[in-house]
Amino acid sequence: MQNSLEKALKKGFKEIYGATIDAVEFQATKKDFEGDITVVIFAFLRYVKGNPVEIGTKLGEYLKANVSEVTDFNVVKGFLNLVISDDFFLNSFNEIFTTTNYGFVLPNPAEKAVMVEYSSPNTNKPLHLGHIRNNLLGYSVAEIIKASGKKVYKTQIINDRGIHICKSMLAWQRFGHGETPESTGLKGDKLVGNYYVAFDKLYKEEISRLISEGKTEEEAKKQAPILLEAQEMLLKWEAGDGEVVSLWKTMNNWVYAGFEQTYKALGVNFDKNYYESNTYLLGKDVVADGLKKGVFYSKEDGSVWIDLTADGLDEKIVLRADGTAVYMTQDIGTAIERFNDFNLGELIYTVGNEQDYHFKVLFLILEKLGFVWAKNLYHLSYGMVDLPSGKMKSREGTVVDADDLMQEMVDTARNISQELGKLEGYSKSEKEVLYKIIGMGALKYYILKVDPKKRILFDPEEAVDFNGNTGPFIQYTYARIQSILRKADFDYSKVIKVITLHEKERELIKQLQQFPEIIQNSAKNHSPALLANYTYDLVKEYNSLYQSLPILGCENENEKILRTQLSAKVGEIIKAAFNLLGIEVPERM
RNA sequence: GGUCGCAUAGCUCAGCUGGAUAGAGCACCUGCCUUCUAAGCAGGCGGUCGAAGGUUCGAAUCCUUCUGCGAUCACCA
Repeated sequence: MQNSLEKALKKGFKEIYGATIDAVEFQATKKDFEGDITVVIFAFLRYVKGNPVEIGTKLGEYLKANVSEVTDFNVVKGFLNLVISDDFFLNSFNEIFTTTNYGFVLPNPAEKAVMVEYSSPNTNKPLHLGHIRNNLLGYSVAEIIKASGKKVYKTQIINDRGIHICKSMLAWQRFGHGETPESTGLKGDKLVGNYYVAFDKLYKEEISRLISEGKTEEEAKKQAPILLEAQEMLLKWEAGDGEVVSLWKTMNNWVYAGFEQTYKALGVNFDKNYYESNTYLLGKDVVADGLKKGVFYSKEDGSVWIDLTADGLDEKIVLRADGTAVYMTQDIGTAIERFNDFNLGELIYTVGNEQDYHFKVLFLILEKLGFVWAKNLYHLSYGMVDLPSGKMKSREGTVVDADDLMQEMVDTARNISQELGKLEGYSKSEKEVLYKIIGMGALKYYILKVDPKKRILFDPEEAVDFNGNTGPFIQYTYARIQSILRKADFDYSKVIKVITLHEKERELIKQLQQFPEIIQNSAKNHSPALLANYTYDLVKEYNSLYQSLPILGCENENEKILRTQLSAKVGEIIKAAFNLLGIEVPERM
């Protein structure tokens, strides 16, 4: 529609004013004004001087006379509002109704793929609330980009080695008495996490003992026997000590089994895992190479640095004096490895905004090293999840465990559903499946509807609220639509002709048409929030229509079919959109 | 102190590339269940878009300065 209007406008403008315009600015007409699409006349003042109202009126008359779909127009200030015929809406709706791809674009095999990294846990403790945001965001962005027409690889780098793992291992050796997930009935990640906590407790005790023996705090922190032992264990691991490596494997496998459960509950998945134990040596040769090229320089002690002061950043170490890799070294190496492993055009890192600086430096280093793809790296940075009581940091002991939180959401869904008592005829297990869909829908939607870069104040009370702009509200609308479709005992698949559309039906059709564009924008902005809020707006609009007009009880056969079709389509779009957000949708609730 | 991010209704958030009278939900008030699911709908109340300048026909949106909050500036990851 816009295209044909633009053409006509250009032609008309030339005929009336003799000037050539290169772009026309359109926008959806605001609800308080009559019309469907608006042309911004102000933009034309560049080409022709004059009164915007006058210009708008002339162009409006021209369009009404020359474009059959334009049935009327009005001009307010510098805005030309055009009324589009019902026929056009009906035709375009018939078109939407019969397409089944919802605006999803299939990937072009010739185009390069996008890799999305997210989750990337440490294997010494369970996942927490912060990981939930990370996982939901990463997964959803990956799905949205996929729907926008690109091949996507989802990945995570598992931080499976290092001093923190050794701490858990050591504590297990010391206090574990051979406990396993099987013997304790604990999830593997929980069990290992408990030993990490046990280590920390002992470590703190030793520190205060040393301080009471006259050491300074700094000395005590470095000399605590348990810490020295952990460091020794790390050296043994690096040397490939059989016993240590075997324990390391065993305990990591417990953790993986635990993570697997959490990921499954969250509904996320990965196409490929990278393990730090395989990648922590990467990047060193690249540093050596960069040293030769003069990108890096070395200090007297042998450590290697990059000077980024010219770019407004600091100096940054890329290799320790003892020749071992730091975080940055590894990230340089893994980025290169990934571009070698896959035919990538873009790499997205889903990592919290406390690492903004790190990624800025990383991307800059890769660019200086001459990798052309460095400009296609993107840090999907998101804000911290705060609790009303304060910051969420594991050290402060205020962590919200991911599994516990999910369970709480499901429990709440169960309580509310039972109160409402709408699920007669459902078996116990069917109900449990439903509670999970609703509880997880509430959690996911609550987190994804917020702009990623903003902090989230996670108020458990509000997250479990199922009214208003929430996942369950949207799921509920979907369920109601399914109920209507079940009861529709007529063929509603036929094409409708000539009918007067209700104002709200036009609105709804316009909104449905936007879906493909929303997917593209969400993908472009790396933001599921756009999609989430769009879905909510759609549902609001639909509910409003649904309330004021009968659907199945409609007298006019054509109207009845149209309204049923509209309902069906809204349902399909909800399902498609929620699918991209990783949220399931119930047939009944 | 340097750098980055955020600031919109009492609270939680939308507001896509600058556009018309800034929108939802929660909370508070008023109505609506014998009719397709009331986890709903309609309406009311509530805003100098952190502050001040600037650019523009037009600024919540762009630029500058300031204020407040957060993050970061490790031979940790």
